[in-house]
Amino acid sequence: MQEKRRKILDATLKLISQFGFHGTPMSLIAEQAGVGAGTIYRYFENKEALIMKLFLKLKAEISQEMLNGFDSTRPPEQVFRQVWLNTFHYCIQHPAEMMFLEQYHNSPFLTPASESAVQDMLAPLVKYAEKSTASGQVKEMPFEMLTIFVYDTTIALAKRHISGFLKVDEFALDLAVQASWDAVKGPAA
Amino acid sequence: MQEKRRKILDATLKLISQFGFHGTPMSLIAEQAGVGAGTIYRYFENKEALIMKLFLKLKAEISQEMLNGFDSTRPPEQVFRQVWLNTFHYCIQHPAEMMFLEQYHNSPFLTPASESAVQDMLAPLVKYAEKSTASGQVKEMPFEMLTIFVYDTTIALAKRHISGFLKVDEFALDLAVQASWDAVKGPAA
Amino acid sequence: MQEKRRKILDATLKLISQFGFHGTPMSLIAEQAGVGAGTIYRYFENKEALIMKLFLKLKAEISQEMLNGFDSTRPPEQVFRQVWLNTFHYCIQHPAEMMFLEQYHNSPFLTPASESAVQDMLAPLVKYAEKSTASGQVKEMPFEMLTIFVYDTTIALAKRHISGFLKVDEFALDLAVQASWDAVKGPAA
Amino acid sequence: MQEKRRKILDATLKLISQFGFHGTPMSLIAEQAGVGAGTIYRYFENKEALIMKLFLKLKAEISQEMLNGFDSTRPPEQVFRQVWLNTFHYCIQHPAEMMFLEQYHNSPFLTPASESAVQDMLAPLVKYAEKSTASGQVKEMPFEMLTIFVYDTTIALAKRHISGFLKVDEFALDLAVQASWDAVKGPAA
DNA sequence: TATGAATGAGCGTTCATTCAT
DNA sequence: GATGAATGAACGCTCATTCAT
Repeated sequence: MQEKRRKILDATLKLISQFGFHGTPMSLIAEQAGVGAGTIYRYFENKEALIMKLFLKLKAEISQEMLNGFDSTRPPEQVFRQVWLNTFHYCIQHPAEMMFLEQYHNSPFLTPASESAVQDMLAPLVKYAEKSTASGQVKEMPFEMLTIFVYDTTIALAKRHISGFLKVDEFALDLAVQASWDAVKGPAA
Repeated sequence: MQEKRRKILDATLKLISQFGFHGTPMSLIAEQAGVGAGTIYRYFENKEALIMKLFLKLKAEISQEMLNGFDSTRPPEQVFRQVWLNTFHYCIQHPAEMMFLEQYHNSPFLTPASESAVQDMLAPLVKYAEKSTASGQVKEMPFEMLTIFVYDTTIALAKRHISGFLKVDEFALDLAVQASWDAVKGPAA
Repeated sequence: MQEKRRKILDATLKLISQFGFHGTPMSLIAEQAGVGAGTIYRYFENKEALIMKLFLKLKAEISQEMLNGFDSTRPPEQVFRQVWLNTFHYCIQHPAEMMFLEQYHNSPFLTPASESAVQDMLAPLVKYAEKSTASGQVKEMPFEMLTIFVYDTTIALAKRHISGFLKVDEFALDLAVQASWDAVKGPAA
Repeated sequence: MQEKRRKILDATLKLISQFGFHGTPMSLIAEQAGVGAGTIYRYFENKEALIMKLFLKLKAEISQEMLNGFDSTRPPEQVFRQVWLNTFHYCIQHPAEMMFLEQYHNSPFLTPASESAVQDMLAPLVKYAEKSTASGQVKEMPFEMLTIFVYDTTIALAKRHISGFLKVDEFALDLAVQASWDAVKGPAA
């Protein structure tokens, strides 16, 4: 029954986002998931594998969300804003997911394998970016650099919002998107 | 003798940046530092305090480096570029320090206390930013948002460079700085 | 399975009565009990709790033993002798238990909580003592003082016997009981 | 300078009576005594030796006090009462000393050596007891048994007084001495 | 003689993982 | 499949003792 698997992943997310990888014993995950401690090992090889699987799941989820409503026929600025806002809204509506992802990204758990496994989820975006770059509407820069302004800045803003360091209202949000777009927009835009 | 204290901090940085907080036992730190296990506790209350002290030290160091050559009489774009490049060069020349800082920033170790302890190190920059904002040379945005484009984007680029995902040569670097500046530059610039 | 719990308590008693609280590491208790080191913590919160639980168990045991054959219809002298001898025989037949109890009684482990938890086990004796006091067959003294002559003197004798300082044969025993009774017997006895 | 030696013993007594043998690190003793940690080892071989030396010192002290005003020409009852009261008053005026002695007596530190080293301090009393026994004024019992009623009962009373379990006023004190005397007094008394 | 920084063996405790049921 | 009691390696930390100064 994959119902149990889901409950385990949910419990892991909830606990790790709050207490960190090492503040979250397997026994606590089991308890929170409502399963026996041994049961976890029927679904995941070990703790590290469980965490990596959760990472991949969430990475896929956020990538999916980023692409929500993506339409390659619309102009770059609109696409950019949409992706940007998709990402931002996902983050502030899923703070636990974001915290987990960030924690994982900056931990020694991260392997090239887990990193690259998600790359091609954003394939449509890569293709679209190349086209926009070619047309001069987006600065000519590698996709990996582009993601800084459509992913990292967004995450950075969401973090400041969630931690309370920066109150992000409609106005501030607009400002941030505009700034990010100004960063990447090309001479022809 | 503060020589030992320094060796302990050095060992902690080296090991934690490589193996993470919890992959680095105190005994290993002691060994790497060339001191007895108990000696660490003469200089630091416990593991958590050791890590926080290291964080504060590195945070002060990177803040210092960011402000290197800072001259408030020069125009905003030049100041921006300098700070940006200062930060970037610190990161790629001190990857261990950067990894540690990022790991700490995204961990449950982070407390409001350790966060705020560093805030005023960048005080000159805050003041300068306000002036630049007022003159219209920088977009009117809170300092906390500004830092996204002069700190987070820089770190993001450095990470991609270090992990090998993005080869950052002179040209790419220029591109990234320009993009970041485009993000924050105001109507009067 | 409470079998393991019992084995742990047995091992603790044996080792602590011999080596003292701090001469008895948890690892040794585990080994002696034939369980894993971590297993102890499934049954007892920590070392201190383990020791307190053992204390309470033994205190209940000795109190039970003291009251063995207690019959409030018999005359005070007979009751006194019986209780006294019950106590003495328990001590010399359970030297480990006695050593442990005495060690605990004179240690900083002792808390008012653990002290008072046993008070009412001797309730029948308290009541009987009051009656005997009222009838003049026992000196009019607080129960707490009475216990000196029916508990402390007994323990003192048992200790001297066990340590070999005083050979306590039938004759010596009679002498000691008689002396103790002489201490508390009232004008009407 | 034996001044330091005395300070170390004083500190040891104060701390151990309060926190117990194992709640009292050597470093704390050094601090309380106002000497360096290493200095203790110039006066005492190690912690165990320090504690034993303190025990012997206090044992001598209390023995001295017990014999205070001892006059072998006076009748047994008076001598008994005096020794009893000497002991009691020493205890309630020196609770730290008493607590330490009791803790030591019931610990695995106690060796036959440390026990017997004090025996002959009470030699005059032994002799006097033999005489009193022979004359029938004291029950014919070994000196070791006699001490139960002139030492252990006293300590037991003092403990109850200090811990607050039994309020010992003049009247109660008289009662206790009388009871103890009744225990040992012989047919000719 | 006195010091106190340094040591490292040894402690109490945790928790990822196993396996008999 | 599912369980959770049991495990023991490994951890953070303490403190009696040493020794260079």
